[in-house]
Amino acid sequence: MKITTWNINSVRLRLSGLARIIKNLCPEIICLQEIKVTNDLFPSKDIADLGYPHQAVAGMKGYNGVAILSKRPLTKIKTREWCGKADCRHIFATIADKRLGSIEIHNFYVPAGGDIPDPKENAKFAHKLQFLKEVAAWQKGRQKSPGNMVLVGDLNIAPLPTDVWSHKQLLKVVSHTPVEVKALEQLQLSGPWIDAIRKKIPPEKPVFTWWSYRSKDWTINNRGRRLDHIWTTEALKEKITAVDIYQSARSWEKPSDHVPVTITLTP
DNA sequence: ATGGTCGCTTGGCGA
Repeated sequence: MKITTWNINSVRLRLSGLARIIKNLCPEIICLQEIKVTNDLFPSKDIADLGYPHQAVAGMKGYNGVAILSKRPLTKIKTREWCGKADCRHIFATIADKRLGSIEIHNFYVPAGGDIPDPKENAKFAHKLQFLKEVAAWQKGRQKSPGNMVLVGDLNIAPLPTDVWSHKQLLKVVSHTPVEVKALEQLQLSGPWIDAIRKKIPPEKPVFTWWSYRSKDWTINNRGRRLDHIWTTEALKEKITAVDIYQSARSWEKPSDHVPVTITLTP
């Protein structure tokens, strides 16, 4: 079973990219972030025609928004609000697989956090830290023995030194500051969750999933960050057989600034 | 040290 996560940065603008990903990877599940559209304007029909009739969507006008697309039925679809905001950053659902069993899939779009890495000066950064804290507390409290779960999304944090193009130069840049990395580690302990990407790609090796639009040619300096993640619970740990970072998607015409990230689970 | 570009929407915010 392949599960793909992609910050699509407007689902309506990038349907051809989505079709291309589907053609090349054919994942069972695709989790999208930043769909930037209300539920009623979500391109359900187009996506059903691409082979994903089962859709869980939490969208709003203009900003944020998450969706889970599936070839097979989704059950127990739920959305959750965090930090008292109805800003469409979390949706989850269950998919049944004969051999793997039921898997609960969480799709997150963590707040980016603004520019100043100080929660007292910057409300957006405070929101980001609070969001991570609330999700961790919730996850800790909800299940005594976590079963098959997968957590994916744009977590907007690059935790390892090799998750950014320059550890030293990004230590004070939001997405790689120690306080955020600690908050992400606390969230990871709440599953506890396994970093599926780093289970397959050694931590010594740089891995990026996002390259800023504010560069004429993203390939010249390769100044990327690994902001998009796939985690699993222990129960699925030994079933992670492959990961894929779809880096070439960054060079497509009208690209998202994020590229798709995929794991394969084998029973 | 600074500015650079997108998307949604039409002035300016968020990333």
